[in-house]
Amino acid sequence: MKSVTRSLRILEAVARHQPVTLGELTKLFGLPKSTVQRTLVTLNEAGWLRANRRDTTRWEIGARVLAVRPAALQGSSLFAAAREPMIRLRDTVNETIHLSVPDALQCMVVVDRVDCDHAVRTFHAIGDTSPLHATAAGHAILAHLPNPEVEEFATGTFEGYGEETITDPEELRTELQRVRDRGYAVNHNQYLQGVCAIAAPVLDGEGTPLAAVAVSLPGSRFEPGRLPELGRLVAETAAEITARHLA
Amino acid sequence: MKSVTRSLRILEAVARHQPVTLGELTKLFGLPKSTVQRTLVTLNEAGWLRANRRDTTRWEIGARVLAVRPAALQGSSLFAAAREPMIRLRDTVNETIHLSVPDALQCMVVVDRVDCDHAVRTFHAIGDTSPLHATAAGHAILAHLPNPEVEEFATGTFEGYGEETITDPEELRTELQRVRDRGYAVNHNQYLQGVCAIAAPVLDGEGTPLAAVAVSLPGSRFEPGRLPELGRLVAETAAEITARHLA
DNA sequence: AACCTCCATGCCGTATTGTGGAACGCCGTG
DNA sequence: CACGGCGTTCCACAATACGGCATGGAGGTT
Repeated sequence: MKSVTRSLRILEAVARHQPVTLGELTKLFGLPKSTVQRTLVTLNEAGWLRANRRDTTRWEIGARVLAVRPAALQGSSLFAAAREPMIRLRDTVNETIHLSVPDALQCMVVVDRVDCDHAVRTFHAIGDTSPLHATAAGHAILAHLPNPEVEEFATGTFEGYGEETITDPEELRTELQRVRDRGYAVNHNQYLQGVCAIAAPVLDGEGTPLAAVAVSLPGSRFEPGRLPELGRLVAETAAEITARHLA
Repeated sequence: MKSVTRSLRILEAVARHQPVTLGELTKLFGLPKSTVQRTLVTLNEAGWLRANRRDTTRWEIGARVLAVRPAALQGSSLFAAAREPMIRLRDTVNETIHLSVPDALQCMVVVDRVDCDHAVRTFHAIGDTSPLHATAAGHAILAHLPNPEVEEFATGTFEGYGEETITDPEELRTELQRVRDRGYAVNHNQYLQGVCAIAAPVLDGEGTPLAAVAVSLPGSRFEPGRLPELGRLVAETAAEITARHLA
């Protein structure tokens, strides 16, 4: 359904560029004005878009989209359960904390973020995605998945992003075992150069992983000696979120 | 654009009923199976929907929508600015705190929530909507809007939800003046019976209201004597969020 | 086991629906 | 005052989505 696909792409474009004008969108997509215009009006009528209050020729996202929450958030209860432990972790380590969920084992999606106050920090926006095989959050999820699912995942090919990226299925399996042993996953330059992350999984009542909490910091600030302590703190935070979520 | 409108309604239905089957959706809308099916497949390809991992005949919301979510929160900076003051307010009063934004002066949408730990609490999920004229959050917004906009709003008719609901425009105007004088809005049984709320607005640099912070508690726990103190705390929290948001 | 029901999926002729070029009207500018 | 940029509206065309029907499994019942 062409018009539907296009509408959603326009919706996403509005989200990224808001508040945005019709003209800017037509340039962005190279579509006729009338087509984009009709789409915007339709999205507006549905409540997903609205005109900016100051400049009514500019469009922005309506609050309606908040009612549509991914199942991965367990209807926002996961979100709510994670918030305070994440803030506490940030206060303890003063580094940026992320909460990510797997999207159909395709990629990890950043769901929530608590910033540190260093001048130099890592930045991942809410909604950003990253590959499962090359991030700490992804490893934390994979390590706690039932074996058949991991095997199915390991049949795919793994894109490399640098020297550190694990592209060999066998190597990934041993790394996942290490993650299980330690209780947390570590990523240093596997995906984004200069970024280091330590992650642990949030589980549901049956032990399947729902999400991962991660501390993310610039490699320049990472001291290997702090790793065991950071890992322990992240794992504790994840465990606390798991517990709160079940309650 | 019929198909777009329908797709969005289906998307919302999936969000409300997820994980949901094709059959359930067709019954819900009274549409032919193939129509709904095609829509689901399209939404899935766009990444907004996905099949449930356990039961692949059930559909749920995909994580893609999160990319659009922050935009609904004024570029998420408001959201980030509000979070910690809200938690502090909750810690002080031990009641549930809500952050709501107006949706095109149609309704208030709950954007964020921090729970208290009482066994009896009010409950409004993130994404829930409520009428502007019958809630404390709505009054907090309306009270700080430029007069012409309020007048335009006051031309509509106000649905009543109980004896306390303000349905008369003139009465609303005097109530809004009272809100301005006090610095906070109060709602007792205007919308939902047995629920009491105290709210204050978060403003942008030019004084237009962006959102409202509210303390929400069961009427049974509300002591009129505490009102001035609660009102002061809510107003202070809102002011702090305003300040953080500008910084 | 054989039957039956429910459900998701694929197909295809039809006409409904969305398409996009063009013309219009409104501002702000040179 | 004329021009250029922009959002909005119109309309004939045909591409597109519609929905009835048929197919193929998966589960449950007798």
